[in-house]
Amino acid sequence: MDNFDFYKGKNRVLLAVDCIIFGFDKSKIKLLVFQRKVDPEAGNWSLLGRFVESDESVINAATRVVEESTGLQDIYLEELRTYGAVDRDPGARVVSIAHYALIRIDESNLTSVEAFNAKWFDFDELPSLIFDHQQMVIDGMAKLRRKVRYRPIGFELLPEKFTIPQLKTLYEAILQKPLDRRNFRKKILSMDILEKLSEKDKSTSRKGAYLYRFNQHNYEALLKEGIHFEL
Amino acid sequence: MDNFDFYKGKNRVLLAVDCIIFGFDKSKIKLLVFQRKVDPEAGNWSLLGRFVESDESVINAATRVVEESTGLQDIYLEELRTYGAVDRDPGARVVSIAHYALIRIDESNLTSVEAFNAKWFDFDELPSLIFDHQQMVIDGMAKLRRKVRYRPIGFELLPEKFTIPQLKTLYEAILQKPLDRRNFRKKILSMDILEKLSEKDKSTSRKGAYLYRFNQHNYEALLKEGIHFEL
DNA sequence: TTAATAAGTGTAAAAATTACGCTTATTTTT
DNA sequence: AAAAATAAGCGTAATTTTTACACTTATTAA
Repeated sequence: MDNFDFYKGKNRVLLAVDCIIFGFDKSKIKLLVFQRKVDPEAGNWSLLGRFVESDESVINAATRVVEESTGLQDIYLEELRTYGAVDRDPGARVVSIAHYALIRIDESNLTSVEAFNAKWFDFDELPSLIFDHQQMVIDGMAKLRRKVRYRPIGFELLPEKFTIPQLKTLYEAILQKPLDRRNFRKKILSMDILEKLSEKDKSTSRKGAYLYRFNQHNYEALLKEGIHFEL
Repeated sequence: MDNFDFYKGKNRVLLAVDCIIFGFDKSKIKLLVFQRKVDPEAGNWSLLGRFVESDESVINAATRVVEESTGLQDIYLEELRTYGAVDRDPGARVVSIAHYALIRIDESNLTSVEAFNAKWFDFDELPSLIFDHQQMVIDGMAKLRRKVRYRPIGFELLPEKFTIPQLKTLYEAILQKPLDRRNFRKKILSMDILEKLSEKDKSTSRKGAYLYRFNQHNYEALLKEGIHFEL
């Protein structure tokens, strides 16, 4: 396996990926966690994870975790950071590379909930998690909170068609502060990355709110100009 | 070693850390790279790296790389990201967690240059590097460029005492664009994180420029107020 | 003594952000 | 059928931040 002498006898570790799977429902940020089936800590709440195989890249391993546990494909997924303390897992030396994913809950068939003993929790009502998973969640949320301000990733948490008030509610949930309705609209529309549809969503008001769609093409054009999304 | 059945028979990988070591000299961003001694790619330019041992944390491994190669301690060091493609290293399956370090070149005794065949290169005159190290450097620079705008990490590249024009030159080198002398000064001073000394540095002008020192204490007070460094 | 020059200070114009009031479309209630 | 209620949508004035740019100062070399 090692083709050169230099690598002979070097230490190897178990390398895992753990995924912080974010969702958004109505007005709350949610997290998908599951009940661990194996020891140590069998029965306790944990992030979804697995070991990295020898024939798969790290990002692929994470992708598979998300796909297998949600049944969804083409999910927004990004590396968070490495958790590499020696004793983080009492079972063995395991280094874990945490990733976070953003899911459209409504699209999600419930593969995960049934097959994996998984459950969506409100972000601020999470049960305590095993090992350093609590810290991963805190760090993941901090990253999301930061990144959402300079990259248009919030859309990944909404259905394909969404209203501006809905988008505002999402941002309020992530940033944990109220935003001005009128200024928010002005700002987001001024970027010209939303495509207005003729349909309205009437579920939250009598008047109804127009539906919009994120315009990836316009966004990329914007990036090329050097101008970029900033909320 | 594995205390639980679940871990038995799971795949293990060689886990490495590679360090992008940034420096700053006069008006240029520099990178410390070295000539690899072992196969594959012996003789070619490479980032400093090593394998993570079973009894050290990942961040510790990176710290040791930097300490051993520069002879310096208490260096600013941060994880960049994981490089985990299956074939990134032709010698074996090696997953590498890249880190970047910011060092004050002037303090550096030349341990590295002598003991490690290391050499400082201007950032834009780097030789080509082995494996995916080129990409690590690009990503590291992108991260530095972004982070330097919202965290006061630039100071790590300057001597303890520095002038405002010096600081401006550093920012210009990192951000790769000219900054207005007067506005830069105004902005940085308004944050109240620099301590003015009575000494002047006369090396670059007849008049001389006052020396300043970064005030960690004031910075932390600022963070607590929720206000934060933004350039 | 004077010329030269980087360092340092101030101020006006432009742009972005914030605060907030009024109108509109629609449904439910009277 | 009219009126009340309400989220959605639109505009504008006040404030703050950013940008652009001119002048003065301290010092050394000529």
